[in-house]
Amino acid sequence: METLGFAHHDHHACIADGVAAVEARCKEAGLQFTPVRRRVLEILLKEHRALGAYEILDILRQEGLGSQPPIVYRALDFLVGNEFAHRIERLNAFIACAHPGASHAPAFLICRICDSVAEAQSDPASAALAQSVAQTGFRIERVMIEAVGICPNCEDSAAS
Amino acid sequence: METLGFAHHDHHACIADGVAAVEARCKEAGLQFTPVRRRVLEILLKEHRALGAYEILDILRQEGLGSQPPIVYRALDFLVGNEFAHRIERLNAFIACAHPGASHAPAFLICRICDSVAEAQSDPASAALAQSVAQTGFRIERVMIEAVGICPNCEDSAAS
DNA sequence: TATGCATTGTTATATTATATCAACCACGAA
DNA sequence: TTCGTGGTTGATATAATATAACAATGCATA
Repeated sequence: METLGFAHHDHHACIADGVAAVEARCKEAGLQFTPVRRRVLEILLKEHRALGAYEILDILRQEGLGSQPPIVYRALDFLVGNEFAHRIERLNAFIACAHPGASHAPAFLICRICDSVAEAQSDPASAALAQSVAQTGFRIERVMIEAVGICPNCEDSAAS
Repeated sequence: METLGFAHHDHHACIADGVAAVEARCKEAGLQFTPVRRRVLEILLKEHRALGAYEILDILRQEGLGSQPPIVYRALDFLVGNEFAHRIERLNAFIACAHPGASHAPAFLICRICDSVAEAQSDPASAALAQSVAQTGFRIERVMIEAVGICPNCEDSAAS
């Protein structure tokens, strides 16, 4: 499993594959992959960066796909609810899932320079938290892990 | 170190001690512990629950301590910036720090039934994340960990 | 065709947060 | 003491994020 979106890669394929994967999952699960939902996913896939709901809405507007907030929030609810996208709490923004279909509880790495966001494995960290909380009696259902820092690309730029 | 605020305890002392600790830290560091800042801290300490900025503002208003958003946001910036309080990203809300002065990177345990929030040790989890991210080249500066689940008290109530 | 259900369209409003500039106040230097 | 400086507060306005509520549409199918 690739954990980072920081590496250079074939980004066109990245979008096409992402849409195809979600389309397949929807067909499988009997979910409606409507034009608005597809377009919002495409918009998210185009960036390895979290987009605010209103940024997405602006694009939809230009394309005549809907002009009011509920349109985009409903599409995002669908995508996030089915794990085709994730909400980044820290940024009040959204990002396409890097591994649609794979059951996973990602941690997010947020670059504070270029705003890129990558998914990392959260399992070891979640397990460690579960361990340290175990005797308190709190029953953990979901863990949100978001790290802020500097991505390799920005690190390199700063060094040069 | 007590990791949870779920246990029964002398809550009056809890408030007094919290204020005293912060007062001492401010004196030490040459920070101004003004009436608004003190009052906001007291309001936060009165609950083991995250409060929204506007909930706090409503209380300040009733007391004539300020009536506009910037008042409360500035006080919160001060408290959070000096680690006397924490922002819970998941809730867009704030909570008094359970261990003012102690340098710490807490994880938060959020009960989805009663909305109580407790601080837990995040060090093991952060370390595990650092470990799993190490080879990617991302430099982590700060990790936010927030777990949603059910606190012991609500678990007991549900069981009975 | 009629019915039901998910989705989309539309209006309005709620909630959270910040920019900006003026007024005030504490404190140290002249 | 007076002045200047920096930090804090006061006040107005507005930005940014999100949801409630209900009507209209489209589509599957009984």
